Amino acid sequence: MFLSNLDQKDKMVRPPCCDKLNVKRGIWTAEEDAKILAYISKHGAGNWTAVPKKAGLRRCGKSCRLRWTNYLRPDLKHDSFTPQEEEMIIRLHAAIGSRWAIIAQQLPGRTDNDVKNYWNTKLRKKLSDMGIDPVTHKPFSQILVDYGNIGGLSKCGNRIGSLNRDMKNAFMSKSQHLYQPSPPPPGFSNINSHLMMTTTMVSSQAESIIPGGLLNNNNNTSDNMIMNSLGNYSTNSSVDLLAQLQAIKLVTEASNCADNMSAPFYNEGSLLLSSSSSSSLPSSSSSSSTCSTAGQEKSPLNFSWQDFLLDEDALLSTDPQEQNNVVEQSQNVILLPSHINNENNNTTQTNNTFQRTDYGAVPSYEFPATSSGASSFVEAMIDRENEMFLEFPDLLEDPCFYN
DNA sequence: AAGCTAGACAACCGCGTTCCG
DNA sequence: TCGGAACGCGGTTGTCTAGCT
Repeated sequence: MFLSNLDQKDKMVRPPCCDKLNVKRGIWTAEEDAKILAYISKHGAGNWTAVPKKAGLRRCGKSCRLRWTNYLRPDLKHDSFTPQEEEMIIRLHAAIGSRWAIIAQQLPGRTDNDVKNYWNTKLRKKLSDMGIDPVTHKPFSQILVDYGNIGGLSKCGNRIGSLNRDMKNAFMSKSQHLYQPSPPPPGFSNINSHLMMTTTMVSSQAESIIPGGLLNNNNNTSDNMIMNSLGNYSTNSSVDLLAQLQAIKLVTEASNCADNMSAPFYNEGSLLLSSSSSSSLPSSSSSSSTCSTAGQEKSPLNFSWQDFLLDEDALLSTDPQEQNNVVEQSQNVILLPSHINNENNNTTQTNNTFQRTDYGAVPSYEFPATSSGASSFVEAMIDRENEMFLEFPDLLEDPCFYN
């Protein structure tokens, strides 16, 4: 008697809690649901390895946890996503990528699995149909321009794969929408051009925040170098945390602005993550005062990718004098230099239903330096993070960052 | 009616992180 | 400090169903 492939795999890779051959798999029955509900209502959630045995289930503990968190939890919504949720997902995805757990935490009653499935089945296609690459959140035509500027595809990593697929879909299905979302595609109502702009704007802004996205749309090789050198920042450094917080702030802020203003938040160029008097991040509770533009608030401590590049290049330098200069410069550089404006950004069509010229004018992100005058970039980052947690103490309680 | 296909969503898997003895 | 267990997350697969041919 041969074991099926599944059973063989089970024996080899299943964790200790699930390595029993008689563990049941597949769709849960109402009876099983009732058992797990009864158990959790009595004992509470937790210690999942013990749950199956105590609840009388022939299931893996991991499977029980998944069933509870994704389906049985009483606080879950089971109705379809609202347009507001949809827009929030798109914005957050543009800002932080496929961090489904974080995105789901911004949507009460939704799980990461819900959001992920909804994205994969609905939103990806919608964006593609609108001529937007759902990974980079940039119009395909813009990406083509970018690739031309970059002069190759090698730096684009795995995004190119989805680009190929999604761009193909877009071309095949609704090529007429490419970059010209008028009339709106099916399924998108009057928020479409707003959304389309939103997704590209947030994307471009977020890429200023989170190095590691598709290279920005400029042909500045120095920028390319810095983007490459920082490409892994988003994985495990404090930049990641800070950047995500800022990105979420940005998106939340954008939502507030969009809700409160008749004009979209990207009105007149760029939305800034600007510093109000003492804080580097706008308070989401005071959206009207924080939806500022470059012309309204200008920090004296601006910097750009180029500024940062100088630092990084010099840090790599073997010249001690140059390195000293870098240390001096870095005292004011915390993060996230602005998008470099580039005339290439302005090469986009001028007859679009929405004006792309402001896209090229985007992102002059400005972040103030820390007050502590840290002597290195890393120290500055840590100081900045500490300051931010002082400003937003509730973040320390947020399980999505410290779970 | 049968077969095929695509969409929706539930569930699983592998891996990294955290917890705890 | 270390190692194993537990947990959490993102990617992927499996299953069901509706619509079409």
